[in-house]
Amino acid sequence: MPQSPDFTDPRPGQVPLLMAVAYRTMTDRFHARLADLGREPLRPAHGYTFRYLASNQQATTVTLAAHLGVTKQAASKTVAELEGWGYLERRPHASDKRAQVLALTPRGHDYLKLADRLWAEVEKELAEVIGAERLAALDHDLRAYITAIHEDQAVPLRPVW
Amino acid sequence: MPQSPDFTDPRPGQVPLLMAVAYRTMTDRFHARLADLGREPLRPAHGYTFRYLASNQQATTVTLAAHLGVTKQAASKTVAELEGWGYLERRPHASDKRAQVLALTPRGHDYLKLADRLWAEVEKELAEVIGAERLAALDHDLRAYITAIHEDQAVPLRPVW
DNA sequence: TGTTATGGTCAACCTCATTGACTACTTCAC
DNA sequence: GTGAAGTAGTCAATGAGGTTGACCATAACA
Repeated sequence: MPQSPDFTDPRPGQVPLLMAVAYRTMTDRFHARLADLGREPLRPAHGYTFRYLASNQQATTVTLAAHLGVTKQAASKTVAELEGWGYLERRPHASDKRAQVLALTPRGHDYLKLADRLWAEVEKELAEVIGAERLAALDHDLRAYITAIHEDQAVPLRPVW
Repeated sequence: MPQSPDFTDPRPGQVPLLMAVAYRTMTDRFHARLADLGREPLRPAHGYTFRYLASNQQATTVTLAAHLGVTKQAASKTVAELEGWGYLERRPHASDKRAQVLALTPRGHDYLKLADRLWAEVEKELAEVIGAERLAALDHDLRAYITAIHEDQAVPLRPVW
């Protein structure tokens, strides 16, 4: 049974740790909800793939790899996996015979809608603890920090561990 | 080059993603500082190990494993690695001939002090963007959420990906 | 029209975790 | 006491999820 970090420690520099723990807590809540519904345990990387494909009609394995911040080989494995599970399909590219356009299947779109709902529920739990105003402030502050540090640049999507 | 998630998306449920990206951003800043100082690229798990040993004079591999939320085999590898780098040492346990008490070396204590300083610097960058008041609110809110969800229970230390 | 760049795949490997089996020692019930 | 069950730690095999490198087919360009 894992023990807790010392949350009464007044040392500065605790916020990064708190953020990691809070994020892990939220993903656990999300996956618990998925499991309650009897769904496969798809991970955040899958969700980001779905979201990218939904908002990008011309997605290919290479552009997905860039979006996820992994190599095209790694992205290719993810694509093959999700295709095998029926969440996405590959279509021939209109003008480039090498390329394949990636598209969500109806099942993929359904999953995305479900995921949106579940994440919103998890966020709501947070709002119930800290209040809606503080949640809005949190949303605003995190965006401000991320854009301030990265400016116009690309943002890595995955935590480093 | 990874692309950014759409930070203008008003959909609810974005806070978990923002948290993941913010945490990743902060760890990147931390590691950049470490690299500037020419230090080995120790990962968060190493830092949590140091912190645990510093606050726990009777730590063993098994209790460390519980703290980190991994198997004892995984903890054992981490211990061997950190011992090889001279950050910690194993001492015989006073009353249990099977067990080894883990303790930081002076080099380990030095690293911990350095890490504290660097994390505080990273946190300060966040404070410079959102202000000291908002940082304090963030600290407070994250703690409130974590303790509300986990109550007295153990908290998993690592993000799931 | 040849040279260079790009989309995608295959294969080998690395890191960091896992499960399972095992030894040595400890603890507990009787 | 002593035998049974539990615990600290290690070794070995395996798996998930990434990497690098080599390669083919097609595109883009000088």
